[in-house]
Amino acid sequence: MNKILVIAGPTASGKSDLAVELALRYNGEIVSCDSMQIYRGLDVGTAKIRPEETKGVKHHMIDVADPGEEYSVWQYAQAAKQAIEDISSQGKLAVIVGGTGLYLESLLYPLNFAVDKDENVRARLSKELEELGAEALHARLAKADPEDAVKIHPNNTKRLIRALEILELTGGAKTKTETRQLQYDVCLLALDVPREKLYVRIEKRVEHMFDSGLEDEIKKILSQGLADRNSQSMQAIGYKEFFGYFDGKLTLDQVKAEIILNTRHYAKRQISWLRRYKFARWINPCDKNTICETIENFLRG
RNA sequence: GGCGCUAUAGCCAAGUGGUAAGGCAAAGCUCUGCAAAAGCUUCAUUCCCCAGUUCAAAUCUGGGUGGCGCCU
Repeated sequence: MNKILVIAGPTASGKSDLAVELALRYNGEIVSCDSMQIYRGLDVGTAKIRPEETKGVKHHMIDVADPGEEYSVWQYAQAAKQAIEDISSQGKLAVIVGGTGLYLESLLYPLNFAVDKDENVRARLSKELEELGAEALHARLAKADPEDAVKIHPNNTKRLIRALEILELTGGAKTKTETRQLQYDVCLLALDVPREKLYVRIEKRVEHMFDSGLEDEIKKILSQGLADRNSQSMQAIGYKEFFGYFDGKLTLDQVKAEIILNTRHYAKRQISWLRRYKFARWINPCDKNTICETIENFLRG
């Protein structure tokens, strides 16, 4: 099993800089694990690392899609695993960096989807949802796959529909297809920053984005037709909030406040997600000694 | 100084005699094809203070204190 180092943590915890430092020290290359830095042109709003900040360390899985494209975990997992493969085969260390929980999950564990998504089935199911109501559809799921139904709340329509989609296309229960078996020898460092401190950093980061041309970046993407408001990329925090301002419904200050708030919520969810990995080592990003010791033990072991 | 209005959670706020709605924030959580998404849970033994009326008061009465407005 290949060894990988994962630097995870909520947004604004200092992952990127630390990762570059560690990659330099341990002969590594970086594999980004971020659902929005995937997109070309989304730079300041995603706090994407700037070329001069990479210090020559190669970064994979950044700028691999156009802002108008849809991109999915599946595509991510395929490409990222290939990158890890390449890095390892050169005798280098793959350093996974990022905050998108599901993307990380797709690297750590096999992602074996039962079936391809099917837009037609989806469209029909969401129509049924409107007509029959969530309770009815949830009851249908509960009958066929009780185990899965317990995990999905009726109000969570997105996931309810996907579960029914799988059910229809395969005739089998979704839970049967899932396996959880670590695919790499992994050292997972989760950056632990006190909540108060993290929130201050988020605020500063957003301020900085505004000063660095965030508004222009979005206008440019939209005006050049690279993406529209409904694009997946434009649902990112730091982007979608601007629409209200463009429509004259919000002031710039309100947009900023909303971005800060959404980012805070996001950070909470990221922390929640990471806590699921019981083997994660929560570590103070400033504590370089412990970090290096942990990594060296891991590489030796 | 006089008159009127007002006081409910960190914030906004409903409730006008029957045992404290809701929203925001906060905290915790779930997660296998949109995941920076979507969803779930928790959060006032108590309504500014004191006294009174009543079987029963956030709700009524009197007084005090703070805020807002108007008048002199």
